[in-house]
Amino acid sequence: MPEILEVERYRQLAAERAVGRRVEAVEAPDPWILKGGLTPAAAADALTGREVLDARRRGKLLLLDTDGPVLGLRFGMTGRLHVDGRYGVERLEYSPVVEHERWDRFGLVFDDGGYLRLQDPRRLGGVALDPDEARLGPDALTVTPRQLAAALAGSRAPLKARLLDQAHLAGVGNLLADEILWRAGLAPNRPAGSLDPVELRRLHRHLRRGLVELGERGGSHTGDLGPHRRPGGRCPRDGAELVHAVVGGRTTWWCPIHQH
DNA sequence: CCGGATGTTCACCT
DNA sequence: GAGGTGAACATCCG
Repeated sequence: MPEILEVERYRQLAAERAVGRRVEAVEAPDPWILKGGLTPAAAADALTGREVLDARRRGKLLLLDTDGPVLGLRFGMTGRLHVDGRYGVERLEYSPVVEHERWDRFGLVFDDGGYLRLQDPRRLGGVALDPDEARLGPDALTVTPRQLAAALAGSRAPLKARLLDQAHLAGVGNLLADEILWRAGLAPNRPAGSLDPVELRRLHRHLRRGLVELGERGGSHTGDLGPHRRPGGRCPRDGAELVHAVVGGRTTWWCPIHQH
C-alpha cells in the first residue's frame, strides 16, 4: 500500500519524466476517481494544453504543478503511478500482480505520445484540481521536533491515532506507525499529549531515521516489525509475544515489554 | 463459498 | 470540537 515512502518514489518518477512535458489529452474513464465535483470534461478543459512545471508531495498527496491548475493525485491502498511504462514502485503489497488496463483510472497523454497514468485496482485513490494543501499537517519526512510536539500537544487521542491523522502529521500510514512506535519504545495507546520532552525527542528521532532507513530498504513494507505482525508473532528485540488491538480504527501490533 | 483483512478518506454520531 | 465508528472501494487469503 502506498504510504509516504511510495508516494515519494512516485514524485521522483514524475519529476524525472513528466516535468517539462505538455498535455495533449486527458483520460478519465472512471468518473468515480475524480473528486471535488470534478467531471471528465472539466478535467480535460482545465489540463489540455498545459505544461507540467513541477512535481511536489505533501504527505501522501502528489502535486503536479502546471501553468494552469495544480493536479492532485491520491493513491489509496493500491494506487500506482506509471509514466511511459515505467512504475514508481514495481511491486506493491496487497495489490494484484497481474495488471489490467481497466485499472487505469486516470491519465495524461503528452504531446510527444507518452503518458502518465494512475493505476488503482481498488479505486481508493483520487484525482482533484487545486486540492487544499493546507488541510494537511507538516510532512513526516521533514517534520521538525517543534512541529511534531505541536502536532501531539494537548491531544487525548491515542498516540497512534494522532500520528495517523493527516491533518496533524501528513504521510504516516498504519504499517509505518506501528514500526516507528516499536522503534521508539512507545505504546500506541498512550494519550498523544502525555509524552514528556525526552519521549518526544525519541519519537522524532525514530520517525525521521525510520523513514529514511525504510526508504533505502525499498518501502513501507520493509520494517523490522512487519513479519511479526501476526498471531503468535514475537518482538524481534526482546522475544516477548506481541499483543494486538484496534487503535485509532486500525489493526495495531506492539510489544508489551519495551513499549510504554 | 464466505468472512475478515487490508489503508485511506469521508460522512455521521456521541 | 474532539474523537470514535462504519461505509466505500476490489481483491486476496484462510
